[in-house]
Formats: sequence, C-alpha cells, structure tokens
Amino acid sequence: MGDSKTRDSRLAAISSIISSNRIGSQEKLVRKLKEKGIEVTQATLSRDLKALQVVKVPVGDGYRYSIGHRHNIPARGGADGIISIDASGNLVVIKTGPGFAGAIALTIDNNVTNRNLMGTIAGDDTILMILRKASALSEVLDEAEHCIPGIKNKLI
Amino acid sequence: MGDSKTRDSRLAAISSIISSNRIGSQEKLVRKLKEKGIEVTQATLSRDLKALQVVKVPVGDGYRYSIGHRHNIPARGGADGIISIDASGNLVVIKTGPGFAGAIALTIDNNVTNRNLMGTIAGDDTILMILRKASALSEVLDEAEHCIPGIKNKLI
DNA sequence: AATAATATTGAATATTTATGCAAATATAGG
DNA sequence: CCTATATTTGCATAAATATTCAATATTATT
Repeated sequence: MGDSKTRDSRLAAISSIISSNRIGSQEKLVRKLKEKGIEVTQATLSRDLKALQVVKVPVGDGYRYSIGHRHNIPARGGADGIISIDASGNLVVIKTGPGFAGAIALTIDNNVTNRNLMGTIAGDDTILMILRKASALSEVLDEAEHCIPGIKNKLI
Repeated sequence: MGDSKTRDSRLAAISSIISSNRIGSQEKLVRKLKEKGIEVTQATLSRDLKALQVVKVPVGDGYRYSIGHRHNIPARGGADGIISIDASGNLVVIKTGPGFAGAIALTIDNNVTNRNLMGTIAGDDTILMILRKASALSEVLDEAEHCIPGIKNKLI
C-alpha cells in the first residue's frame, strides 16, 4: 500500500515535487522522479497530471506546473429551479426559486456559446439575460436546452 | 484604437470566449475567433494565452482553458479585474472576475459624471451598464479611463 | 484457484503547443 | 518625410503533450 511503487504514491510524489520545484515540462518531471527512485514514462505522467488536475501556468518567460484550483463546478438541477421566462426586446427576465439564480446563470454562461447572448446578471431569484438582438431568443434557448432540459417550456 | 483589429481587443475577445465557452484547444479558439471576425493563427494564440496567463485545466474527460490568476485580481487601480466589454445599442455588458462586478460598478458610478450613463447593475461577475444613447459609449469609457486606466482596451 | 472485469502502463504515434526567424507593422526621433 | 527601434505576426518546425493500442497487473466474483 504505502509502497513506493504504487500509483498513489507516485501521485503524491508528483504533487510534492511540483509544489516545491519549478518544473516546466513532463520530461523534467520524469528525471526528477527518477532521482527519487520512481521510474515512469512521459505518457503516464500526462495521465497523472490530468488526474491531479495539474495546470501549466505561464510564469515569467516560461511555464511551471501547479496544482489546479477548483473553479467551474457546473451547477446541476435542471429546469425545476426555473419559474418563468419572460422577454421584452433584447432583455429576458428569468424568475427562479430563491437562491437558484446564481447557479442557473452560471450554467447558462458556461454552456451557451451563441454570441448573441451578451451576458447574464443574477440576483437571488431573478436573472437578467441580455441578448444582442431580440430575435436571438429562440436560438439561445435552444442551446440552453442542452444543459437545462425543459427550460424552453418556461417561456411565457 | 478601439478597432476590432488591435492586439488588445483580440486579447479581450479571447478572455471573453474562454470564460463562457468550453474551449479545449487553440485550434478551436482560432475557429471561434473567426466567427467573431477575428482572424489569427495558432502561433499567435499560443503567445496570447501566455500573455493572458491562461491555463489549460483538466476537466471531466477533457481539457478547458481558464484565466489562471483570477483569485488575485487586484480591484484597485487598473482594469485587471475586467475581462471584456461588449456593447449592443444602449446596453453595455462588462464581464469581470468572480466577485469583482460590484466593486467595479461602484467605481464607475462614483466617478463617471456623464449624464448619458443612466446607471449600472452588477451581479457577481457581470455588469450591465445602461446608456441614454448608444453613441455615448465612447465618451463614457473615456471618463471611466480616469479611474480605471486601461478599461478601454477591454472593449471587444 | 480460476475466470472475468478493471485498472495501469509503456511504446509508438497523433495531436497540440511553443518558438526561431524573417516579414510586416507600428512607434519614435530626427 | 526618412530612418531607426521596437512590436506584432505568420510560417515552418521543434518541442511538448495526449491518446491509441496491446500487454500486464490488479481486483472482484464464483
């Protein structure tokens, strides 16, 4: 278990190394691990770094690996949290259950790529969605359906 | 200057795109930018992403670009907390780092006296700025430059 | 233990990203 | 305007990284 040859112990070693050294490529990491008696190929490291959610951060004139910070946790919940959708011109007001607005707005922001969606502003139970033009509503909601099934049914 | 062909406006567009879309490779970003009328090669994007300190985050079974230094965005002084500015008619949508919308909107409210700025509404990471008329955008941003140097460069 | 189902890995390779270099574009100083 | 200096960019390619595939090892199930 605590053996120095398990995958888990290697992952731990990787975390340790990248947090206290400036490592900028997987090949460098291969060498660093070898010094510690852990032999592994670049292919495996690529998978390890993905598993650890390690990111390569631009720093100075080079790069350095770093343990990733957890942003973008997509909110789940479907259209149940949505009470109604009402539109006027290029402004759309979405009413939600108390506290749901932020999560739903974030989901929309993260998943709708249509450039006619300029942005969303969320309060606690209301979202204002700003479109580039009124006629884009249908296509924006179509796309939102993919991540929030049933959302179109809420349109008044 | 505010031309949609400057490096700065391209950087703003990139920030905006990756913060609201799942982009997993530079080639995808090339295509997304082309949809917006911005033509650029992968080589330049590689440099742009480095300049923006964008990181590629392992997410699910793939990857996604993300602005790396979001947590230490300084609110005071510069426009660093601002990701992009996009306008349609008399409505302007300003995207910011998470949590920064309120502070930036307040700064604008307190410092821009132009009466064509009717008001601002801030969520967590998005500001809606309402102008009396579309043509006032330039003069309002000019005034905002005094308290938020560099803000004009964020205009897509 | 034997078998099946899962997980891990390396080798080779495909894909993606970074960069040297020259051309083009902008910026500054006469 | 002209010339010098610095930026920005694309092209070609080097470098780095991700993934396919087959083999091996691990774990679970009977």
